[in-house]
Parts: sequence; C-alpha cells; structure tokens
Amino acid sequence: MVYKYDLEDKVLLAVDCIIFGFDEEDLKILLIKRDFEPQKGNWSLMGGFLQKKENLDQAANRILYHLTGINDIYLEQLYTFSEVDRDPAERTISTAYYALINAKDHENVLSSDFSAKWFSISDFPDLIFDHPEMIEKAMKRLRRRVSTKPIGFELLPEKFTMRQLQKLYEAILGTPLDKRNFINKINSLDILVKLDEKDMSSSRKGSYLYKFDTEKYQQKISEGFSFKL
Amino acid sequence: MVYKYDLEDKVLLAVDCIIFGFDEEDLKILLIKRDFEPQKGNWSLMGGFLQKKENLDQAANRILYHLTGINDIYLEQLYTFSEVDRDPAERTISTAYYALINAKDHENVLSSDFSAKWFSISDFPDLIFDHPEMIEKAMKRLRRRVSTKPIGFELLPEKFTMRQLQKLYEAILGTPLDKRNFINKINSLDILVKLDEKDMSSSRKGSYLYKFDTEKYQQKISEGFSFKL
DNA sequence: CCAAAAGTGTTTATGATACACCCATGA
DNA sequence: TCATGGGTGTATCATAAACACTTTTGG
Repeated sequence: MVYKYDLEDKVLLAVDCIIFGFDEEDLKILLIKRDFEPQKGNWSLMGGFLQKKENLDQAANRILYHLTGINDIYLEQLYTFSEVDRDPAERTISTAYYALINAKDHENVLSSDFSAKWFSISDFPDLIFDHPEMIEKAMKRLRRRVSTKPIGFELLPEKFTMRQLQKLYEAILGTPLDKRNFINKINSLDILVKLDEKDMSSSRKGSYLYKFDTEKYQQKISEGFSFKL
Repeated sequence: MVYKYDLEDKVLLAVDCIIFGFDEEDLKILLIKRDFEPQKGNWSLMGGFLQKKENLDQAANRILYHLTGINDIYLEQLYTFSEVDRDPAERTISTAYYALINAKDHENVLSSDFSAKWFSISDFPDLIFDHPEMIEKAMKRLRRRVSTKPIGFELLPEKFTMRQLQKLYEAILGTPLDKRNFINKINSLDILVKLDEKDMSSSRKGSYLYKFDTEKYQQKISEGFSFKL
C-alpha cells in the first residue's frame, strides 16, 4: 500500500544563490536582471524553483549553470526563508545557497550570453524580495566559515600570491591584517606549496606564487588537524 | 495584475524538531511514536507539515506545542533536507529545527497525554527516514553554538549550580572539563548572579545557586562583548 | 638612483591549561 | 570522625599581536 499526505498544503520551493567572487581588491556578488514577472527587470539573486526529480543541492547547481554557465563550484546551503509574504505573487519558500567562484576563471563563461553582472558587496543595487537579507546572512556565514575551513581558496585562481590571499581575507573579514602575522599563520598551517614561479604583474621585484595543496590538506584533516585562522 | 508561477512543481514542506533536554547527567532528545502512515508506530522526531498561512518558525512552534504542550522555548532553524527519496510515501522536503528545553520545568506538560519520550543522545532507538542524520547535524550545531552563545542556559532550570552547568557543558561537548578552569572562565564572563541560596540536595555542604543575568548579558552584547567559552 | 611592492623575526601580551588542598556538613 | 562533594589560586605554556627594516628591479 502506498500512503500519501493528501490533506497537506503544498508550496513552491525556490532556490536562490548568493555567488561571491573576488577581483584582487573587492569582494563581489553576482546579480541578474530578473526576466520574468513579478518584478521583471529588477536586480535579483540567481534563482529558480526546485523540481520534483532533484534535491536542493542539485537544483542550486542546475540553476547556477543555467543562468551563468558556471559548473562545479563550492556551494553550501545557507538558510530557508519562509515569510508568508516574501514573494507577493504566490506563497514561495526559498532555500538560499551561497557559492564561491574564482571570477577570473569564469570571465568568458560569464560573457554576453548571460545578463549576470558583478557588484561590489559594499555597493549593489536594490534587490527584490528578501534577497538583501539573504546576502547579509551569507556574508556572516562566509566570515565565520573562512576561519574554520580553507574555503577562501575557492575565490582565488589556482596560483596566487600571499598578497592576494591576504587581500581576500581582509575583504571578507572587513578588517586590515598584519602582513607578517598573516604570512606566519598561513605558513604554520602548512597547506600551501610555494612555486618556483613569480607573478611579475604587481611589482618590479615580483612575488612568489603559491598553490593550495589539496592532498596535504586532506591528509592533515584525516589526522585530526583543524584549520584555524 | 497578479502573477503566478503556474508551471512549477509544488512540494510538501515538513518541519522536524530535534528537542534537546538535560537531566543532570545526560543530554537527551525527545522522540515520539509516529501515529500516521507510513512507518506508523516507529520512533520519530517531532514533525508536521508547513501550512500556507505560517512561516517555518511558526510551524515549528505549532508542531512542538501540538505534540508536547511545550511553548516558548529556544528554537533555531538547522538545515533543509531534500533527498528525493527521503520519504517513501511522497516527495517531501523537511526543514529541521532544534530546540533546547529545561526538562524539569516541562515534566508535567510532557505527562501521559503525550506519547513523547526522552532518550539519551548516546542511546536512542532506530528512527525513520533521515532523522538520525538530522540529529547528528543538530548535535554538531549545538556543540558549536554553545561556545559562542550562552544557549546552554536554556537547558537548565532558572537556578542552577556551577556543577550542573559544568556537567551540561561536558555532556554537550563530550569531554570532561577542569572544575577550576571552568568556573574561572564562567566567572570572567560576568553574566551570572550568585544567589544567597544553596542547593542542599547534592551534598552536605550545599552548593550555591546561580542565575543567568539576561539583562547584564544584553547590556554586554550591545557594548560589543562576544561570548566565548 | 629611486619608487614601489616583497620579504623576513623577535618581543610582548594575552589567554589556555595543568594542577592539589582545605571546607562544611550530615550521618 | 569521616565520607562526600564544594570551593578556591597560581605557575607554566602556547598562541596572538605588535612592530620596522632590507631587498629587488624597471623606469
């Protein structure tokens, strides 16, 4: 016998994605002009609806791919927003996800075919519904996460300089950090590889490039190491 | 003009509550025998369905009140579980909440009218669906939260001894703590009031009772104080 | 030769941990 | 008087924070 919950209310379940990027200076979010009613033409997070055949993680990935062409990035569920009037068109619950991408690597993907645009986290346009609240919550989560998991690296290209890494952390935490202390701390974690290669674009002297060592990190994790920055 | 998202799939949205309690020794969770199909008669978290007219917080409170008679307790959204097959009866998404209650104060409420029962967090029966996963996640969250917010006090009666508080933290963190260091740390936070009253039930000497000072805590928070234990 | 960013260690302060004895009381 | 849990402080260790000068090289 197959049971059903026939008497219960069903609702629309949306997924909205806060996509963070970093461009050497500023933390950014990716927004899109909504192309359907209500609020067509206004700025919005990347969103869509959960389909019956997929779970929320899959929906978030699908929506992201569909709206930006971006695939296979760090994505984490944030919170489910459920105010009765949050969407004036119809009762809609929305589970927010936040994502981290390396903006450089996806520049081409994000080109003209898609109407998504980057905005500084400290200066973005008015958004529909409760999207500003979602961003605020994502920002808080990112700030906490970044000091207990090395997710910051998701926002950088594969090879990066210490200076870039520091600027990223400063942008996320919203506070300046001491150069020497920062480098000492990072080095003491022992999860980066220093390359024999220099980035000559930022100074005459050039600065060494580093790579995040995923294997070493996994190794350390399995030995009970805990990331703390 | 009123817009509708007519072509999108609608789903059932459930709410499941992990209710933590503490009984001087052990951290406990409140479970219930499910009284509807499928899996009728099996142990389950407190659950129900979101109704159109309420948000998730309200639904969690309503469900809790309906199943246990308990009202007005600490309740926090945890995560939304959405595996396609999580409920074999029908596609159902579930947002999990966790709650902290002082078991003593609610003993009577929880009496025979309700079929809810306390189980030790380290020894509870098989549960339906993905409920074990929910509990695990709630446990992890509780462990983290308890060291950045004074939510532990929600699990204790209004007046409590230092020993009780310590045992609670030990139960939550799963590790023994040093008595002197613990008391020093708590005292340095300066958010408790030591009463002139002693609890004589646990020893001949008796131990002083304390109260959590909500006002002082709020005061400190507004001054930028951050709880860290 | 100089402007601009990179690289590099030590000292100090703060917080965390380890640790052991006396006290009060009812039985 | 003794068994039981309650209460108390200090020394050490580890981590965090403050801090300034030298190096490189393209223009």
